Amino acid sequence: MEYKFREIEKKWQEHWNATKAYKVSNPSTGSGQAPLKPKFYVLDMFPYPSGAGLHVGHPLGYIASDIYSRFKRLKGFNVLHPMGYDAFGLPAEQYAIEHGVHPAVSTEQNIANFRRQLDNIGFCYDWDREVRTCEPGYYKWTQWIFLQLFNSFYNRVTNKAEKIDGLIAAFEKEGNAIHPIPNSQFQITSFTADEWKAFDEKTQQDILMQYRLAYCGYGEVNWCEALGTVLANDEVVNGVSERGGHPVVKKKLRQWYLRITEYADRLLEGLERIEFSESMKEMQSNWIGKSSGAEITFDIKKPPLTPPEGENRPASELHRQTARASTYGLLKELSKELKQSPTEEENMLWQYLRSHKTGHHIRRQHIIDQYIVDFVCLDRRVTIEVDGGYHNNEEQRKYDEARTAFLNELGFEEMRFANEEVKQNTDAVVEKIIQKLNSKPSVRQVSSPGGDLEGASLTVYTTRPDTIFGVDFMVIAPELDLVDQIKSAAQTAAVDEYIAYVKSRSERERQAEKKITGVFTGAYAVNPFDGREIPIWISEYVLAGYGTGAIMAVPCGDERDFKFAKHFNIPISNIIGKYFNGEEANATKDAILENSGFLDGTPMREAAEIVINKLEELEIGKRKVNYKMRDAAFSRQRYWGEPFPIVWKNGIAYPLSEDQLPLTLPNVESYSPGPDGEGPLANIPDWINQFEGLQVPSFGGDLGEVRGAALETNTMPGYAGSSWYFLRYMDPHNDQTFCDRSVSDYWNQVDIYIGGTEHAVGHLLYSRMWTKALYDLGHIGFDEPFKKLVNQGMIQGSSRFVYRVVFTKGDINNDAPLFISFNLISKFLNKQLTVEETNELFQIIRERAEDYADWTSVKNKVDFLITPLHVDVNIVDGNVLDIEAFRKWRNGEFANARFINYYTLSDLDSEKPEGIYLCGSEVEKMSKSKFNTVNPDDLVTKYGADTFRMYEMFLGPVEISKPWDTKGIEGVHRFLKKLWRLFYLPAEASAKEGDEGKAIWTNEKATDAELKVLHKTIKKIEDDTERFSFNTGVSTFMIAVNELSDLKCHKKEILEQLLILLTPYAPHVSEELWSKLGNGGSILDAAFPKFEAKYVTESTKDYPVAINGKTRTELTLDLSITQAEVEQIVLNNEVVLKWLEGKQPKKIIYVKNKMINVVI
RNA sequence: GCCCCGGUGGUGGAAUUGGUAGACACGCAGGACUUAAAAUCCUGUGACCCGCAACGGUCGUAACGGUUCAACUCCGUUCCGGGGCACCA
Repeated sequence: MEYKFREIEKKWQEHWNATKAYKVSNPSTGSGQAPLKPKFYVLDMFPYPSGAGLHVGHPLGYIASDIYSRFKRLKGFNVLHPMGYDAFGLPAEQYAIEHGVHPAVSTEQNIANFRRQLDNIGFCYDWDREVRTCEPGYYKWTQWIFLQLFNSFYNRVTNKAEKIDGLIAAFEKEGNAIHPIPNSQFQITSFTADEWKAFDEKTQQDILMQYRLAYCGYGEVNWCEALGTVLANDEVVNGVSERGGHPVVKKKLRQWYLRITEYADRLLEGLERIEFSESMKEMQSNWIGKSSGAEITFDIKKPPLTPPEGENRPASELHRQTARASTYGLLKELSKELKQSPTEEENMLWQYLRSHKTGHHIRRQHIIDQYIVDFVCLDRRVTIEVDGGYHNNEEQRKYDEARTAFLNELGFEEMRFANEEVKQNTDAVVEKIIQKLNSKPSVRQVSSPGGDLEGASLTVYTTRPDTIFGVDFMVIAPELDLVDQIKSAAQTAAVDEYIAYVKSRSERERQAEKKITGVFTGAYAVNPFDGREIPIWISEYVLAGYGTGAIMAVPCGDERDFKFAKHFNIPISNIIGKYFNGEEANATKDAILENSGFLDGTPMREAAEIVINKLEELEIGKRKVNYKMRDAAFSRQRYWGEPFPIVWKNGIAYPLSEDQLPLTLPNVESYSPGPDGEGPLANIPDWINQFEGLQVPSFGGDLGEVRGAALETNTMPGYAGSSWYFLRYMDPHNDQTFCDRSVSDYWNQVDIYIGGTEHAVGHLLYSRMWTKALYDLGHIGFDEPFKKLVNQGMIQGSSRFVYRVVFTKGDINNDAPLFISFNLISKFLNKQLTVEETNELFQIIRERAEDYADWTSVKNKVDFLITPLHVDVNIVDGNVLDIEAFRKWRNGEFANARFINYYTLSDLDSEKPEGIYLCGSEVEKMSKSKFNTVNPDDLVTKYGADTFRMYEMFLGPVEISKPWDTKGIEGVHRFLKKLWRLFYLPAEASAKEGDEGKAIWTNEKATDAELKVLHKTIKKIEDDTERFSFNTGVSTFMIAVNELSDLKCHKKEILEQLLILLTPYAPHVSEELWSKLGNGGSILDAAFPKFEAKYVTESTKDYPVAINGKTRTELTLDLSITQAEVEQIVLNNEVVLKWLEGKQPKKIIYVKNKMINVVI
């Protein structure tokens, strides 16, 4: 009897379908048997049903999970293994725009095709649990969960999501003292209970919106005016739309967001409790991007009031506000010197004034315009002079007077003390100073934003506060408002020009730019510790959205800062001594600090802590933990997605109530966008206004009528439905709740989740957040959705190329394109052709060119190009092109093609055996456009589902990416045929029996050798399957069948057990032979064979005997043998004696059950 | 640039804990069966050397170095490939 896989597979698929063999019961609704079994949840990543259909890469993970599910079922688990569709999405909408087919229709068709292809492969999904995110019965609960998020806030005190009612109650009781507003930029920062109660509804709701887990805000999107739509980042190329090449600009649109940032720490912490691959965990933690450091506020020094206009100004003008820029460099050095060598009195006074001791921040030897004052409190506009000896002559007095007048003009009040006074009455002097300081208003309080620069400050975030003394410049994001405020007159033009340049660039270009660009603002920040003045630059590499939008640059310790400094000739100071070589930055943390003021001699690792403490003490900075992750944008201006259950009135968002769900998508006639960047739903007034006069719950729970209520016209993004689908599978038909708590308590977490790395940060992070929120709110009992994640590798395509000659000057034989074989191309490129061969090649090519007559020299050879073209891999055998098929390909586009190859250097149509066309090849992504897709349907038709399943697994480890090569599939198919022959004689050998081959299995007792093969196989299959090593599993089956064939074993006792082992991998043939052997019931529920060590234990072992680690011979020894006995035997061994050459071995190493090594 | 993962015959890959490198399969070569082909079966197949052969030897897991009785496996340096982040402070 033949192995008729087509009949067998069809028969059993129908049978399993009819008997509902894959139906899985929940404990409450089940037959009563289910709850007795332990549960196991195996999940495949939610597929989007694309129109392109499956290629061989797609089922890889599905086959792996199918094998694992069936394996667990045989091992006695109640296995949940569902499948469904992430059916909302952009491609269907795009298809609708282009072809006018409703997304629901095309999606339905795609699903049908997808399902047919899946069924072909024989998966064990419980299709009664299928879900589709686009069905109202499903998205009702997506909307419901959205409302849970909308009606919740993140309580930072309890560190979990809680109902917003609790927050409102807290506001009424104590204002927002305990729950400060998460968004520090919001116009209201703190309020009392009374203030809260006094706010009108709009204000209250605006405040609450700042807390909700799902909230509405404004965000920048890629807006394409020509298309009237918002584009994804990858739809924008070089600042224009990918489709059509229309300009794309940044536009602020109202958007919904999920406050995932509140979960940043828990998302990080959770990674430690789940089994994801290291690279996956790392991608997630990189995305979250937690860093700790400090926020430091630098005062900004006033820029020159007038631009420098040359150096030769009359001396009389020297006392005016001039020449400052030109003397600045000099003064800076002087200021430094004065600081380092203070007079005795200055130093005495400084000890009382420093470090905020007066309650005010005092600087010494500070430059104001072109003057250096001894001490200054910039905030209170007071300067303090200690009269030095050289201040006493006439000329000096005039200078001092002018200076006092000038400082007064700038708003400074000058205090002067004689040296004696300071020396003898220090306390009184200090007291006077403090009184004066306290009596003056703070500049910061009186200065209006955007006005006077004095008091303006710059806050940076740094992860390396220990390098504070190495700051040589600042870089701030060009789009910060501060830039306008601080730019100097001289730099205004340059700054504005640069900002215009930055605005013209897309986010992508800006970030991808390798070139160093930037402009000096003309302003300086002041290092709070040493008063050093630090130039402030703007550059596109600093993004406004991260940290404070400003960095302090430490060129000796940061490569990027170093390059920037070099590029713009900014002097670099070295605070890490020998660690910095002047050639490149060194980001070490091991250095002992130098040139670092009070930190000199401190190891860097300790310095950060000291600096942070100091900053906090001086109230000019604070410890800060920062995250790279932003809140997740949760709305799309599209049609094909879940509508938001939100109505707007007077700018207030009112949630629909639960009994108004699902809010269904209306049918639309056009998928084009609505006005003002709104989605297509904005075009349907009937739908938008359906809740006119809606009764909505307002604050105390009273119902209030909302007139003029208009529905939200955005829809939810793709990840809305996929963030919680694993829960719906547990209880897919429940119309009371999204998933009954008792059911989710039973099925609990997904035990094994299989899918590609492309979802590393999107889907996997969002669903983890949703799970945590649902957990916080008490809807489920676990806070991580996926216990273990297995990444499947990509199956890449192996593309084939033909090389066409294309003439730049025209081809006289354009209908008969010329193709050059790959062997000829490569020899030509590698200069391996002889002169004659080269000439012959060009002769052939040139004959075809239109102006051949003009071609008199070889120089003209550049007038043609050799263009590689993708050719369908299915008409190439290995690298050999099927020329006949190629002529028919693409409706005969190449019907008259001519081919030349190296061996013939002429038309391939010659009869020579070398007359074949060789294609080039390359491994690329599998894609229809590259003609390198292989359709699983074709392979299943040719070899059967069992062969296909096993071959996909045999290719290599599931998690490794590898190119597809159909060639090896024969080997797996042969294996199944060989297995079949353990049960049946081949048809020709049993011709007498007619078509039905002769069954040859027997009921004889199995021999020890046969049992050994079986149990060895049981052990290995069990281990390999458990650890997802399916490729070695398949090998093990091959070895077992080879060995049983050699033993001529046809014993039922053995074969039956083997079939059970094989069931997860090749269910159809296993079930067929199982039933042929006369077994009742399905093999799907057979008991997994029990491994018994007694059949495989051996009393002897063939030991490798190595001399100095190199194996030289083998010895069969008893396992119970002792070291002394081994030495005895080894030393008498002929081979060993030969190697010893009469010497004594130094040592003989004997590792039981492993090996023997003789050391000479 | 930084971080992670990987590199083994002509090919996919195996070697699970440091213990016989190359299991299993493809491909290739030779043979059997056949009028022939397909199918099936058998033999060989990392490279090199010696040799009639048996037997044997040398090298070999990207490169170099180290630890060890013993290294694909551990450590260091370098090169190459893939992925992630990308002037992210």
